[in-house]
Amino acid sequence: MSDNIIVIAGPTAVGKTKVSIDLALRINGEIVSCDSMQLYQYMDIGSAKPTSAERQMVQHYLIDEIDPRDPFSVAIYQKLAKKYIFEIFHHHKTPLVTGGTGLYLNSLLYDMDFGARPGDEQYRNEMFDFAHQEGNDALHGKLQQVDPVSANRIHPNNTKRVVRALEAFHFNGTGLSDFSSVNKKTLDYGAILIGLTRPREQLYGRIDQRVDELMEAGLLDEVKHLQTLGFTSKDIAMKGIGYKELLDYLSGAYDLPKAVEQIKINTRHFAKRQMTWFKRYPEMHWFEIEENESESETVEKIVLWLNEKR
RNA sequence: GGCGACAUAGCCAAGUGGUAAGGCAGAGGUCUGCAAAACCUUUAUCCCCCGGUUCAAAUCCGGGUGUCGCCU
Repeated sequence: MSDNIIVIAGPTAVGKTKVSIDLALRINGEIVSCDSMQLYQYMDIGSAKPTSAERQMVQHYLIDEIDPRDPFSVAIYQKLAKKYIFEIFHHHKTPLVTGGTGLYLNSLLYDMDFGARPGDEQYRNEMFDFAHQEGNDALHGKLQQVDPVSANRIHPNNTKRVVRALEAFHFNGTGLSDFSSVNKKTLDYGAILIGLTRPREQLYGRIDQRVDELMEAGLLDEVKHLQTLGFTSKDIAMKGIGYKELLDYLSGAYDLPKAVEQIKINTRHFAKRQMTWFKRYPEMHWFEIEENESESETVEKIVLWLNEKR
């Protein structure tokens, strides 16, 4: 399986970290994280990064590498992750892509081209202002003029996407529609897709428990520390789940128990969205983890399945 | 024990005679440059119970039950 990457996907708190480390040890793999928050520095507790002990057991890439103040995007993720994947191949090991960020995963699985210029802040702000003043429909109308295919795909209220589509046309002259339908798999490597899941009730229970653990581990102090470093609600680091709610608590929007409850709710929402994303991959092979199943049992099943597949 | 207010979905809640707003939670979904983001769809055969008035009642009347408040 030397020219295949192995993907371990699944919702937050399902147990990806432990399973992927176990699996990496079993099959001589190294881990490339596919998580849009764990790759940022400083956000150690809230993003539930693997511990330093865990990272010593297996080489991890794209964890704790990016300063949250620097601009980042899927395009950069794709470039860096592919670089690491090829490095791992050169070491004659197997890249294990682990994480829950669907868009980032797509950038590794499909032939997505981010080569064209991304546009600039000023143009975006102009468009957002326009939407704010003239209304979402007016902005959507602009897109309808230049790129009707994208316009039909994007809901008028989704200003963020409408602006992106307009921007793509404005700076590249071609609409997003020119490459939007591309669903071709990348030719850079093959991919084996493994999805981890649990019964909904149990997953939600684990989420609640994990949020409590993160609080005990000092998430509030981490947020305060980020504040002293100068991060505000505008920075990506403060938009992560667990960060934004505690920031609201610190500004007096609600009390601490309420903030914790809100973190749990938002994490559940997130897990749900992740599931709907991952359910779409037809080649995904799902492993439903049972309540008292240990990581090594899960990994055993996965290894068995991988061997059958070969 | 007396007086008063209230009783609508899992929760908050509008509606005060013409056929049950909205929000949250829940469920389902979209996805090509900040994605833990942004966005979309969906959820009460029925308004605490019984009886009455009316063509028509969540809305008016009587009784009951419950909750809260005040008084003794």
